[in-house]
Amino acid sequence: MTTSEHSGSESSAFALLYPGLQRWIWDHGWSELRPAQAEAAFPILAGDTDVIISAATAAGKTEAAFLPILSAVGSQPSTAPGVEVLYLGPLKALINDQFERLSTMAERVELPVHRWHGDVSGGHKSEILRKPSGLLLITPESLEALFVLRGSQVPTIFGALRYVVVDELHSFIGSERGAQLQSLLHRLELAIHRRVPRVALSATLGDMGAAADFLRPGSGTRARHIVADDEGQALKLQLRGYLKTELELAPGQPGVGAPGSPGSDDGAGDELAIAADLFDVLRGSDNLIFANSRRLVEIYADLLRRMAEESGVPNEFFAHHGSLSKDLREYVEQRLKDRTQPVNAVCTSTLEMGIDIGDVRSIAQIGAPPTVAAMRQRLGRSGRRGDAAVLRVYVSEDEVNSSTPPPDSLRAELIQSIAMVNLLLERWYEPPEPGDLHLSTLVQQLLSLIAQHGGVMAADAHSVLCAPGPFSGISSAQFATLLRHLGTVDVLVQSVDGTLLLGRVGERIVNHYSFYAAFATPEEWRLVSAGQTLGTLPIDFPLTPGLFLIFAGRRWRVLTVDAGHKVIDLTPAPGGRPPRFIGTGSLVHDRVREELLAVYQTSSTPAYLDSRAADLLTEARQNFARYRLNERRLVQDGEDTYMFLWAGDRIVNTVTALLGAAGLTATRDGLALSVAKISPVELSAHLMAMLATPMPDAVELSALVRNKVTEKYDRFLPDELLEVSYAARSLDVPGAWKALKRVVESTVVADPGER
DNA sequence: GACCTGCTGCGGATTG
Repeated sequence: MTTSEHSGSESSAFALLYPGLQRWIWDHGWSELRPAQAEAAFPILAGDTDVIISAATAAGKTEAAFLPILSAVGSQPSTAPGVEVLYLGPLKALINDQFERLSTMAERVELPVHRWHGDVSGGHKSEILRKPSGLLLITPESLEALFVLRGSQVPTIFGALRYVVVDELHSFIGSERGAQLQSLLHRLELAIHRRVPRVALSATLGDMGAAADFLRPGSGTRARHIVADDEGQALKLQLRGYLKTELELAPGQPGVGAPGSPGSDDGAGDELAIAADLFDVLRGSDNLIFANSRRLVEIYADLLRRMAEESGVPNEFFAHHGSLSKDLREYVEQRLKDRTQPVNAVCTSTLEMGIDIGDVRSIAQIGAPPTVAAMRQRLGRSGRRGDAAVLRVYVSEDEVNSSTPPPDSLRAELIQSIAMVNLLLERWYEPPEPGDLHLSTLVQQLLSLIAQHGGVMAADAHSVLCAPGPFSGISSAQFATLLRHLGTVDVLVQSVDGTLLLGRVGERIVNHYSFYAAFATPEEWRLVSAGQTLGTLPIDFPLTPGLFLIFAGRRWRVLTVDAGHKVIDLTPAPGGRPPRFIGTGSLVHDRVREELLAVYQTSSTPAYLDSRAADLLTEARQNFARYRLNERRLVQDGEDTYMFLWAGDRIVNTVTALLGAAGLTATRDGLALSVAKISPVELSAHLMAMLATPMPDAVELSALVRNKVTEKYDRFLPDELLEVSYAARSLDVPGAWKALKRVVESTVVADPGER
């Protein structure tokens, strides 16, 4: 990305830096600036443009931003009081880490550094408010609280603002929290009547144009984009296959069958075998082991700890996930920073991002990773400068025999892992899903705006938040509908002169500290059968009565859905094998499913598979051929029919809703949708008739979905807007239509006798 | 059947 104007830029950029920071660089033993640091220096010092600095690994992004920012601030000290540089970070732990790193840099330009988040004491906060200055590191939620509680002071606190820095930009894009961040940055510029250059630090993203447009909606094309190069980093990769029933510990390994040992009563054979390999390979160095759920994290951390005990060696394996106490998590983070004692953290996505825990030697991934982007992010945590990044993927699959149904015989998790590695090597990552209107966050920002100013005119609210602002997808008619509805549910009231004020319900919401976060903490649904509570579960696939659901290892049919009380009434469904789920907590993208199909259709075996994984792949391709999935997408299963869409989860969910609207019941089963009580020929005819009618409107389809309230303030949306919002966020009708066309175009053959 | 993130102000008890 270096252009001719910057040739020889390392030395000329260095010369532009503040002398105290040049000494800081020498003190750190750096001989020169890295290319991205040099390249970033010019536009940041000029201060007339937004800048995005991205890299897959650490790569000195923080320094690339702050060496020029602090130079600019240091060489032209502010005459007015107030914060000069505002840094926004997604995690408290990241802010604490950056606070230490940036303090040593900022003292060279005599700039005070402050941090502000939920764990910072009230005393420190009042001190900052008394004399706002220098560099302030804050979370979006704490900035929100400043707007709500000290709205009138915001122009003074930030009156001297010269730069805004957003760290880990990729973690905000596409989410409610991201919409909140955009709105806060916009409201900040309105409050001080100035545009302030934004500098964003980000991981590698699938769509850089979208990232720039996220950073400043509407003007993204003007942002300068700098890629910190990490092409030099090699990747060492292995994918290991396991069978779920096997017990294959080497003789003499701890934990084989002895009473009270890990092998005796708990831990399936494949889990023991995987744990044994992790124990052998990782003990003695720092590594991160990603499992896809808290349950699996606990299982593996426990197995590994017991293996250490049985071998009479100190335990180096610790669990790390969001349900553990702050103390336990910080202990593991501390051990990771301490290079004198090796430690292995078994974790969910908690250690995927941000916190500079120091380099780890390798990454283990148990099961298919949730997304290609997450896999890349995890990989970026390993490999010291110049060393290869090491990734070991462990995948278990069931044994298959002649009576195994198609969805279980295709080795979906293994093939998905291979597909994701292929895409990683192609440098493809999931782009943000378009279309979300973020109406929940619009409600939050509207209430916050009213609190900030003590009341606001409807037209002003619209022009601040919608017209050129972050919620530009909302028409003025929709905004008016929203305001009227918020009035009827006591969230807002309108005074005689037309000013919008908080209503009784609005006051209660805004005055509680939980208001400041834009994202919802997943709500659990209560599952009830015959008046008895079976348990609770967070559910985010579309629910309609008649749908099948798996819970506690049994198959149930949904009778009624009570969205208000989050209760689902179930009745036991006829037996048979419960469908399988290979989901990993986030929606699988279309591109991944297309690549998955391509893996079945090619014949080469990737070199990074171990022999068991290679065998499993061969077997999966044989089964794919046996069911003739190359030419057809409908396969008979007794009275039911499997439908293979080879499309992403958004499309699969939309097809489920479309079939539901047509009176059919479709249940996810591995890579297939199982459509109840219909033959392939009948289903094909059904689909053909459906496809001959006009494509249904996504909003009308969303009216049939019973659990549309998914984001925090969705419950205050009128049905009309809730349907629009759900349709934009969760449905892809054109995509589903195309996928169904491919289904009917594929050969339909009745196969009596074949399952 | 599934990951993570964040949060104010005050009162009162305890300790040095």
